[in-house]
Amino acid sequence: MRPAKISESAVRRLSLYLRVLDAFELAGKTTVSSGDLAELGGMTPAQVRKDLSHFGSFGKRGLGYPVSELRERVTEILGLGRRWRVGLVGAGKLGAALFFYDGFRGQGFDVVGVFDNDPGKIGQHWGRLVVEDIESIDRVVRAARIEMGIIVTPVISAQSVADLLIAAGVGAILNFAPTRLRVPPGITLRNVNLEIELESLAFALTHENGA
Amino acid sequence: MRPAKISESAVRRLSLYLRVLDAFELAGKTTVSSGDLAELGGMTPAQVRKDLSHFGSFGKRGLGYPVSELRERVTEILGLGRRWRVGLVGAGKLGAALFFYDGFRGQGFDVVGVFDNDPGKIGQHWGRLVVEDIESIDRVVRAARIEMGIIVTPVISAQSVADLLIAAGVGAILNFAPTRLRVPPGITLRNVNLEIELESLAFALTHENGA
DNA sequence: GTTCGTTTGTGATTGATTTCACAAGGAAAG
DNA sequence: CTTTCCTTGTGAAATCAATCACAAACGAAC
Repeated sequence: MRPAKISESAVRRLSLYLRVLDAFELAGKTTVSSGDLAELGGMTPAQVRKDLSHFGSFGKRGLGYPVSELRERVTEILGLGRRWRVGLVGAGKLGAALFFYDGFRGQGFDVVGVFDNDPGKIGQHWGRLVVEDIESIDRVVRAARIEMGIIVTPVISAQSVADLLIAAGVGAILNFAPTRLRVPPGITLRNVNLEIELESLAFALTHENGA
Repeated sequence: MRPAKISESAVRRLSLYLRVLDAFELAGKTTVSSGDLAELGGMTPAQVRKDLSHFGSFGKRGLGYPVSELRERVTEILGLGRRWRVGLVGAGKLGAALFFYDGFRGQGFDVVGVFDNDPGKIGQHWGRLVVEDIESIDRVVRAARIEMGIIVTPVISAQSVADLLIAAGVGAILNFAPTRLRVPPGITLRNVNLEIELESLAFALTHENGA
């Protein structure tokens, strides 16, 4: 039930299954086969079954998986059976876009702290929150029991912000700054690097056909 | 020189090498070893050498790689020796954040078309551009010879926008809508799904220690 | 010009992930 | 109750990616 080691990509597929299951539940289906899940999720039936089998056996042979129950189980596995408190560092345009995006709240993530080091931004009201000074990260993260950090600062500040968040007890960081952050063992780091994404498109277009 | 098949992850590492090389060039170094690149890029020396060897042999044994020349070669390999014309669909907060982000221009990507279907947004001036109706995608993409699309629309519109872009000749799409797009063979698709990133953090925090 | 220390390039190896293929389980029909 | 038709769960096999380890190449020193 608590498996040895699940690959990063398998975990990401679980998130996809969850969305497909939502769609099936909305459509009123009560059971789905691994083939159904694979079809809409864009992978193979065998992979769906293998992924799910790491966490137990939820399906009935000959019939498939019960939509509602599987959705609950995957939600639980992903750690989405509760709400998460998130701190957002960087109150620029991208920070604002993320803050006001509803999708996070819908999935259980509440941004309960916003930070910047620009005196022009500190003190601004964002929804019910006030933008705090980066200097206050330690205090606010502890007071609000913030568990995850999102870094949307320029490259130059990213590492020091990460250090501050970690010192204050944050255990996981989502980094949008296009730089490699160093974090101690035990801290989970994921990077979203938009430049790399575009560059990978450029590579694909350049090499797809002798062009 | 034109290798058979390069893994997606190897291409992404090339982007990282490019950034590390920039840093070394700025610092005035003329040569770097695979060890140096690995140190700052966060991978192993062997991997650096293997990645680079797919495209030729750029280094000198006993000495390392010439920074400036290697930077040029990697730039060329990634297809960044030219500028790319990009269309941005979705003029919401996230679209605006991406549009006004300087990093893309710096890497050779010019957003030369912005689209939305909200009458309140169509006609707005963004920098030198005017936000166009989604209905005009076909005309504008052809006229401006747009090569890549970035989709930052709600889920509901994402697939139809992708279809429009592809029909107009776009060969690569970067999709931010949290849904799976279907694209024909030959079209390159990359997804950035922020919900999945957060969920993978939640999974990590939930499973890291019996907590 | 020989030796020494360094670093590349790469075949071989190991490791991880995906796919295959099939036995076993279950529902349904007669 | 037996047969038929599906679909799961999972070892085995195949594919793909990362790491190892070492011969070959080069510069520097003397």
